Amino acid sequence: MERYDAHTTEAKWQRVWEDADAFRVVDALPEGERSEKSYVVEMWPYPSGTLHMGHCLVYTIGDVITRFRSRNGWSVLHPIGFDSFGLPAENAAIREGGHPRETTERNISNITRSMRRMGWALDFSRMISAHEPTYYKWDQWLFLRLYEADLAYRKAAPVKWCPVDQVVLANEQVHDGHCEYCGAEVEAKYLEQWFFRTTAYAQELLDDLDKLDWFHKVKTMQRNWIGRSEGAEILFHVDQLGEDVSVFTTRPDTLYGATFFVLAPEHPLVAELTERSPHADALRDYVRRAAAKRGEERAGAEEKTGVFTGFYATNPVNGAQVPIWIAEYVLMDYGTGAIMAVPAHDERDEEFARTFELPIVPVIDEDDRLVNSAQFDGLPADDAKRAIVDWLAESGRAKHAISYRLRDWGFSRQRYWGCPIPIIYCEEHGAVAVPDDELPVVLPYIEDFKPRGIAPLAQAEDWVRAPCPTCGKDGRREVETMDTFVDSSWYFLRYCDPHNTEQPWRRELADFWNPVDVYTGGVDHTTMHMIYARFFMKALNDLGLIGHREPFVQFFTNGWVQLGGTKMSKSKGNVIAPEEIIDRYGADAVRLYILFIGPADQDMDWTEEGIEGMVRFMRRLFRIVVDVAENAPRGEPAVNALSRKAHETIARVTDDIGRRQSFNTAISAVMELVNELSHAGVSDPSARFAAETAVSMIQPYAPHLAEELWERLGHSRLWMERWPSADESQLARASFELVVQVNGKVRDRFEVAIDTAEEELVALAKASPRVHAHLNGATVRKTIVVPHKLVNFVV
RNA sequence: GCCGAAGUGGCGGAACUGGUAGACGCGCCGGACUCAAAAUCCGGUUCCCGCAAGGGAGUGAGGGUUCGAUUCCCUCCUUCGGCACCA
Repeated sequence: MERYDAHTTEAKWQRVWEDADAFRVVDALPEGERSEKSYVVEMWPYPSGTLHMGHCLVYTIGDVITRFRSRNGWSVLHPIGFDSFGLPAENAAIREGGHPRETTERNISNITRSMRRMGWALDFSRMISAHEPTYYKWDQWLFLRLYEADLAYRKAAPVKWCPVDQVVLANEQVHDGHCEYCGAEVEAKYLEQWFFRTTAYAQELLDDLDKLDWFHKVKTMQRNWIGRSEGAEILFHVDQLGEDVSVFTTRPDTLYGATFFVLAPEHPLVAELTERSPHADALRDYVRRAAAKRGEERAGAEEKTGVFTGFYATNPVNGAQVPIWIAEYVLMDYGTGAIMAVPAHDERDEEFARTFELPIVPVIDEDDRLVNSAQFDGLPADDAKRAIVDWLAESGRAKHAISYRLRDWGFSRQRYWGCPIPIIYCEEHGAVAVPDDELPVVLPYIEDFKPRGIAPLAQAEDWVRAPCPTCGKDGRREVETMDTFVDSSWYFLRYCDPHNTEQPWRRELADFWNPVDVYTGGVDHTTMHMIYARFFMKALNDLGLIGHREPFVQFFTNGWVQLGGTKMSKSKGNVIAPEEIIDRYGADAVRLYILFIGPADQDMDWTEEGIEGMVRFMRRLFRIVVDVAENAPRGEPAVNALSRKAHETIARVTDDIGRRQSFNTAISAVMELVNELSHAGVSDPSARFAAETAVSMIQPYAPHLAEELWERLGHSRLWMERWPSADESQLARASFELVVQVNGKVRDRFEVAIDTAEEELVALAKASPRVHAHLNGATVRKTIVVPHKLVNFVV
């Protein structure tokens, strides 16, 4: 008996597909011939190391969708590329030893070879990589458009600075506030850095989530990340300075309970206060130490700390003079960097008040009504929020305001392996954009690229020196590179026109394919990449560069592949290398099993026994189909149990892949059909139909095996074969199993003709001896009949 | 602390709209083939009582709605994920 040989079969069909250029997508079809488009994208991988199981899962999900949609008449674009710039690739180079360019390109070619072995229907003719000048030229071009539109800007932002080594330190290089290299106390230094104005779209990013077909949990994560809070901005006057200071609060109803006032150590007013304060030395010391701490250190502090400034602010509702403190528990980058402290109704303020023995005045009672609040006493807190702000607004002391947790995206990196920011600094003209016709600004080849604290590009003196585009005098290039998330914010647009040397993309192509219909990737990219890409799409739409405002209609988040209950990782040593599994069992087995373990959006545990079970299924399918091909009669299949099962399978698999995206149950459905076919034997033409159906339905998962069997059944090119549809008339059953319950408990079940009238069903049910025993002569109070399902007697 | 998701056999999971809980697979048990093994095939497999027929219990716990609840509602427990000194 011939046994299925995965290796020769897979190689054979991969060659056939390649020769036929099967997965190249033509997008220049004339108007009338255009079929409905579908754009299927999986997150492009970092080219670090080799292909891993996580990749197998993501790209197989996308591949099943691609092959299914393609056979259903869609024109499907399913491209691939590499996120080859940035920290992951650079760290891989440091780990693997070598220059990032070499390690990156070696990894890309290895991973690409593995991808071809997996049989994924990817259009390799469109392959792009972020580190190629032909790609990052357009990063630079897009940056310049955003810069012109004031959506990219420079501002001073705090970095960790070692005063001894005179370098910027990464967060990880700071230990307990001290420099990793020399041990000196780290300071905060304000350096000019690049930002994208993501906050300009905060509200739209929030609102448009409603339009997207994303998992609930993913939308929730983005909502929390954007973190919209409704409240008010209120002005407190500082008489001694003659200045107003604004605070943001969500609880204006508690204004009468504000007994002190706190500024973040980074607040712009702090410098002036310090200068004029009687406690100047203490203030300076406190601010310096707070600045050196990492955010987590400040957040993790066990006790509240702070220093009194000696100044007072006027509470606008009652004229009370409240002391102004500086404390690190107030953050500069949320709200206004200053708060009114209401210790009676805020835990943090209360803790602070108790530490420094400041007064605590309750202004809301147990019934949620105001007390100690002058004319607002008795008002419900919710009403008071509005009333107090409206009242203060009359004198210009308050306004309703909304605050977001979302911050502008700081995208400059002091690393080597990234896209150069096309800016030249001129003494006279400041930051000047490199003209479009001088793009790309090519990343110079540097031997010593490892992070040192100063940007590695600064060493490339020849490269750094460049004439100012405005005046031609000596200038210096920006030496920081772009965050790799810039590359991934628009790559799905580049796929649509990947070889264009004149533009990042042609509008009609990008508008035709976009938005991405199904985007697959890890949840871990929800709050960064997925926000940035959405921001880019909105900004590019406002700039007239693209016709859409949302990049991803559907976002399918895949689970983690685990081994023994924990996520596979090299450091834990619990990694299964896909290449080895392919060597042993073939790619189809991996593809089938990874989707059969469980729902693809949930974490799954890989087992050796599991994949062996899948291999058994494939061998069984092969054997029975070969038997059918050789022995089953041809002709019109009888309408029998087997042919009906085949039609049911078509209906289920179509629904499972097409609508529910329940990839594991679709495989189960095919297994059921194969089981039934095995039992039914090959004597009837319906066996041929059942076999063809099983092969056709398993094709999106196991394309090599399916193609081979399709050929043996006397056909060709299954990948182009129209996806079948179930024949409704063949799905109709002549009878059904009637379930009879007494008081909701199943007491009997038997076959009944489909058209049996309700009264007759009841009569048949009552006649059953088993039911009779349970009715036990009692009076039937109620009889429920569910057509084609059951009869329930209530006694 | 806030927000979200999930708890079903020995294991992964299925049950889509309130209607037969446990599909499909793994594992295990028994059998066939074989000198034997592997491979393959056949049968069984939620738990408890029973030789069996059959009966009882059962979807994290407790309550509710309903003729009927894994599914809807309330309370609680556990696990996982996100955010977190966000005013």
